[in-house]
Amino acid sequence: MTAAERRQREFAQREQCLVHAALDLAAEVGFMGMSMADLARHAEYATGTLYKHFDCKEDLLMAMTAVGNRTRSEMMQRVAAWNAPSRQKMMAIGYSDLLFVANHPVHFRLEQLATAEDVWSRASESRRTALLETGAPCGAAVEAIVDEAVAAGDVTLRTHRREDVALGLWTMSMGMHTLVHAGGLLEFHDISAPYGLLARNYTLFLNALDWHPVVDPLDESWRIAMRDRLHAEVFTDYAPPAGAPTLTDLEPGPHAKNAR
Amino acid sequence: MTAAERRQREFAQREQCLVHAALDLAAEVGFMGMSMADLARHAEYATGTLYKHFDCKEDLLMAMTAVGNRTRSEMMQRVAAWNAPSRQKMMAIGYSDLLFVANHPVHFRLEQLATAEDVWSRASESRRTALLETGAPCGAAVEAIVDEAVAAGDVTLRTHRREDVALGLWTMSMGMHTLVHAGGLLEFHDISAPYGLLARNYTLFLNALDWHPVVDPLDESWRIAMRDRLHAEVFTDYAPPAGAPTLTDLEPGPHAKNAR
DNA sequence: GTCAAATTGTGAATATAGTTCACGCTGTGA
DNA sequence: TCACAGCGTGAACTATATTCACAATTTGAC
Repeated sequence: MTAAERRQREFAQREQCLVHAALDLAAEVGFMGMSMADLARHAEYATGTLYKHFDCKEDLLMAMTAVGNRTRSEMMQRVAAWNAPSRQKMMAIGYSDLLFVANHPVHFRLEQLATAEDVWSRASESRRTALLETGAPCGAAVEAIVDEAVAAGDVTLRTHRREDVALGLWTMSMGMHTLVHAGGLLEFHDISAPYGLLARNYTLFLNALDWHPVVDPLDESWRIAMRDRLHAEVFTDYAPPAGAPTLTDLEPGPHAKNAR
Repeated sequence: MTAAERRQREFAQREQCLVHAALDLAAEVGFMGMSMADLARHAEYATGTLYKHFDCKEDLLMAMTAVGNRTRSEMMQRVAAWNAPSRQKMMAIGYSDLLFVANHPVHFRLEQLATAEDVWSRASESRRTALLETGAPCGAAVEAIVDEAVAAGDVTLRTHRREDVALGLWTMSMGMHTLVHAGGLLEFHDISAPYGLLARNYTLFLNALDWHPVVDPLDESWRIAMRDRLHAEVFTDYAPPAGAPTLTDLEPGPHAKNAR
């Protein structure tokens, strides 16, 4: 049955090609602006072929979103493996998320669409759980850091669970991304440098948990030093976002360098 | 020109009918599952008539989302006008958001879709700004409370601005709603009682800002008392979410009583 | 090497749903 | 009473997701 196995492998490879072609297209015209026929032409396959892989367009979206999720998971796993004080690692998790979104501007749009119930419910169960699984390592990485901090005595959780701490930070990031990406909303509410604020809120939250060493949320030098060390030791393949001397100025957008 | 004015008024009324018919339909089959022809039939108008009001389906979505936003704004304005200590009012803002989402389960789905860039960008500029404007009173209400707290000496903002504080709480709520509504995601990550956690995170955040009176984030009695007082004095037309002796158990879903 | 069977890819055809538009009706003001 | 303007209509148009009967290709036995 070697032939069959090869076939299967080739099939999986083609799926990757299709998904990446779809990501290319979506980067230009958006997911909704992209038709299955367009994608087929772009990828040089017939429309019918697409449906050998994906039961519906929503399933394709799940697969596209999974690609970004895997990249982010990989970034967070690097942070978890980084040799640094637990609190710094926790901040680095937040930073890695920002770096990811800044370098993969298309991903967040897709993720937002994919997780909207109306879209989510149209995808097949298997694709949905596959997507969820690509995000699991992010949670695991964060929780590993929490455990480490507890073991080192840097923080005491009281009645919090590891998952709860991870979720607290996650909600702040997710919420900020959502608001930043809602076109014109922040300008409307006269907010600038949203991600600088997010970093500060991360700091406030960790301080509130009494996660040592507690730092002054207004002291940016600490964050700048951490960022530089991160890029030197962990994210050597990612350039610090252009024109961002401090986290305060980190804006969303196509800063891609090693993106994709 | 009295006739013309009456015409215009009737036109605006019909738009409200259409939007509410659309909300009814969307509650059953979702926005994506609802076709313009369906809606026309449901509202007893011709499909062409819909397009006298809305340039495209996305514009309709903006109008539908605006309805919920106005309700939420109204709720938050009530909280801002409530006679209570500033910190309690701030917590009440968070609670009103939960109460709103619990009582209007359809709204969040719509909002999520509407603010997804792919959808947002397809709506007309005027509808988009109209939608943004319906959300403005929420921000204003929160900022008024912050101002009040500063004036009363309950909190010192240091370099924070009013908007920044509002945004910090907003991101937590928005992020939590997003994660809660991403089907199966929290179960997957083994999280229960997400909104109880959100309440605790609100408390942590306000503590971190040193907003007086600082309270123990684990003390639920404080929150229960506040909730009961809120329902007695402010949200008399909303029942406390069924089966929720504490905020901890407040789950999303159709707890509607005076909803719509 | 050949061939029948099976598997896979194809793209025209289908179905559905958003959008448009030429027409007729209704209310308006003279 | 009438000509006109504006409005609502729903059939027609267009775009696009999805299907399917067929062609091409691969497979494995002889």
